[in-house]
Amino acid sequence: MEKDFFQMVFQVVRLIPKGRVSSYGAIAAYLGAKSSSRVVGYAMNSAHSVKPKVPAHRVVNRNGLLTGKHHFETPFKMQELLEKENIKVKDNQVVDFKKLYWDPFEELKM
DNA sequence: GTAATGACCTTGG
DNA sequence: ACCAAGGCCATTA
Repeated sequence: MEKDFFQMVFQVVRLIPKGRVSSYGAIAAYLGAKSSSRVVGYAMNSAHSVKPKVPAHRVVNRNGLLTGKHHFETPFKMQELLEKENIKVKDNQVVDFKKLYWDPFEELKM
């Protein structure tokens, strides 16, 4: 049961460049449902069920904290993946998050 | 169909 | 500045 909302979220997340991270609120806001930030995270929950693996590890919360690492196959996988992307992770937190922050409005604009 | 939960964010005290 | 509670939207039970 694929929902357009999910697909849209996956689309945006897949558009995230390598070595960059984004936040749920940003994606939700880009989709026009800033209040549905929770639904965005929910979509990530189904991300592992999607055909193209969605880089959910590039999606973190507003604080740059890897809140959803627990939902990964392995909590360390997410951190490892982030480090693989040249992203420094410190204590489940993205270093220079604001610098690595990828804003859909900036890149995707409208 | 109703109730409860959730990888969050915003606002109030 | 810090701590606490509410709200929103969709999914699942």
